[in-house]
Amino acid sequence: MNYLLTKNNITVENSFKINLENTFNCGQCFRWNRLFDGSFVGVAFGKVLSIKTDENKLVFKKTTMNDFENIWADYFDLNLNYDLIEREIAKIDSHLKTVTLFSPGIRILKQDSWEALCSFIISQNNNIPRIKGIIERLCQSFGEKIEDSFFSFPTAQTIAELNENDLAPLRCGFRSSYIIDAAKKVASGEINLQKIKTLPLNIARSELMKIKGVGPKVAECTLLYGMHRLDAFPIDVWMKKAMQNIFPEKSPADFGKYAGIAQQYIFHYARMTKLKEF
DNA sequence: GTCCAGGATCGGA
DNA sequence: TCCGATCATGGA
Repeated sequence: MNYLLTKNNITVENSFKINLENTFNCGQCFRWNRLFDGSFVGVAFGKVLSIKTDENKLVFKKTTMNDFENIWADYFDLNLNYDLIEREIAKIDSHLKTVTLFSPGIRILKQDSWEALCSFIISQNNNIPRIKGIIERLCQSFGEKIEDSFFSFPTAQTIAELNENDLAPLRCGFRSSYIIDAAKKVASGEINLQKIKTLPLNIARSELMKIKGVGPKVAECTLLYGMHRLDAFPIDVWMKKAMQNIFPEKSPADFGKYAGIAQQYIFHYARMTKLKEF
């Protein structure tokens, strides 16, 4: 992967054809927002980034070469050939081809595992705009100020010191006790996220489900988005409908080692179209 | 007013 | 093991 430093921007050939709009708005992350000029601004790993696509180039703004090499190249998974994977997925089934063509260029962001765990605990029985609001209030209340109105995601150690009343301003309802339990288990090391990353999928899943408020769906999202386990396959209400309507003969195992990526295309298609064609 | 949102927990069959 | 009620909040 070749990159170039020009006028405080870092430019990369978009050879694997990432689509930022589809990547940020497919329900995997909650801290990226689109600006009027078409760029996106967000926070990850305690750093602010502005990013846009310019013809067939990716332009990283508001960052440094050091952060690009140590954080963003990995976060956007720039060394994995998603273009090839997308075409492989499309070959499996004609309906998979349909959903990849509907919103191409999605990639699975390599998010921080604690942030993904906490975010998807908040996501349960909730909608995406409200999830984003709760997470933003969580960061403003307990994260560290980076610059202007940007705050880091609070650490598990910070949240572990709090009680449910402290989380009342978030208005996250019954999920507050789940967040506290997750923070305490992670901060104490009772749940070791770094170790779970390397465990076999079924064992990793059951480890995560030792946390109160973490069931099969949240565990699967943590594995896929926070641990980059690309064979993890979260099934929510939309995925359940999509599997019944579009793929009645198929199971997640039929989608191969990149089933999680296939899942992301299916989910986004289902949510955008509301499955009116099926 | 009712229904729903990237669900999980609990108690009772 | 399975099923339904319930959980807190806000928008449609």
